[in-house]
Amino acid sequence: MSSDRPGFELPLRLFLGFRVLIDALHDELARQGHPDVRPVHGFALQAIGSEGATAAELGRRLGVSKQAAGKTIDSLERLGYLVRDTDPNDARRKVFRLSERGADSLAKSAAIFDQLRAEWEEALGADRLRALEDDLRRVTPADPLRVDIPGWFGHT
Amino acid sequence: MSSDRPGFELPLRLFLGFRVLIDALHDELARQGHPDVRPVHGFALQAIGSEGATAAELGRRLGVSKQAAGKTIDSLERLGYLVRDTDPNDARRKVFRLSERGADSLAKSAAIFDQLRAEWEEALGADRLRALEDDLRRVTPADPLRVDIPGWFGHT
DNA sequence: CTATATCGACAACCATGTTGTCCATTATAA
DNA sequence: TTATAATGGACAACATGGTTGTCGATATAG
Repeated sequence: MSSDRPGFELPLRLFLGFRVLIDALHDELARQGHPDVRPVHGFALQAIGSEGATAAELGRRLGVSKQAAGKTIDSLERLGYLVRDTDPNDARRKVFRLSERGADSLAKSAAIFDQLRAEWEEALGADRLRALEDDLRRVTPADPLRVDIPGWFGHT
Repeated sequence: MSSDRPGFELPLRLFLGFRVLIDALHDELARQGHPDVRPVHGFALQAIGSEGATAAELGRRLGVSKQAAGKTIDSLERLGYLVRDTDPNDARRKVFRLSERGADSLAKSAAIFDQLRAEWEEALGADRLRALEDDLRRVTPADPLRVDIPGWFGHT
């Protein structure tokens, strides 16, 4: 009893759904004063969070090399979303924390995502959307942040 | 009457779902004799299809520049998934068609995607999965192939 | 016949990954 | 306490996949 639906549409729709939300987020974010932040940056800022992180830590949280995380941190610092700090207990560590601007972008992102979800709720109905989220939870890994974002395309 | 669910989880789950399927596809594809094909390649092969395409055409189908499409075609040709042909009616055009190996990878991909969908059907139930697909169709653009895949991350 | 559009080829550049090496610093074990 | 190991950060070299811009060859429209 196999389905008549081709399997290739499922990944496409999942990706398009992601794309639609992320594009809408960044359009709105740009309108609200953050035109420079890119999806990679958003994930990094989220992963750094209020506690701050070193490049090596961020790399582990994101599932990329510490060098790659370091480059992301560099550009985020250049854009004014992070400020660097030192750890008095460990002279090796260079901790990066969200600047005010960084925290603002994160807060705005959260509000925009909530708004976008509300639009989907409008379109699909609250029950269906909840079911969709529940179903996706069942077929995806638990840890939501360690998404290995930047490496998923290309490469070995 | 807003939902208690945070909006940021939705894009994450959509992406993770995509990731899970694509990773599983390429694991299995590697096992079945295609260890070198990458997600980008899969989309390109799909877009080239049985009719073949030039670099400029592929670029339009995929929503990237003809130069970017040309690079993808180069690597696919190097890997033996495409063969080049000429157009007797237009000396400028260099048409690329699927090699036997290319067609084989596409056929295997389709079978694997069907299998993966069957596994989700097992996990979620046929009704729920159909509902999930229907709902995603309602919130995503119609044209499923022009996915602008490679450009969605980074860049302006 | 001439003007315009398109194709493919290059080059230069950017962003984001990767590995590998190296030194300074910290932690650990003998 | 001291030798060894692990960690953090910097830097270099490289791969991939995107971009724009230019340019000559070929087609097509007027």
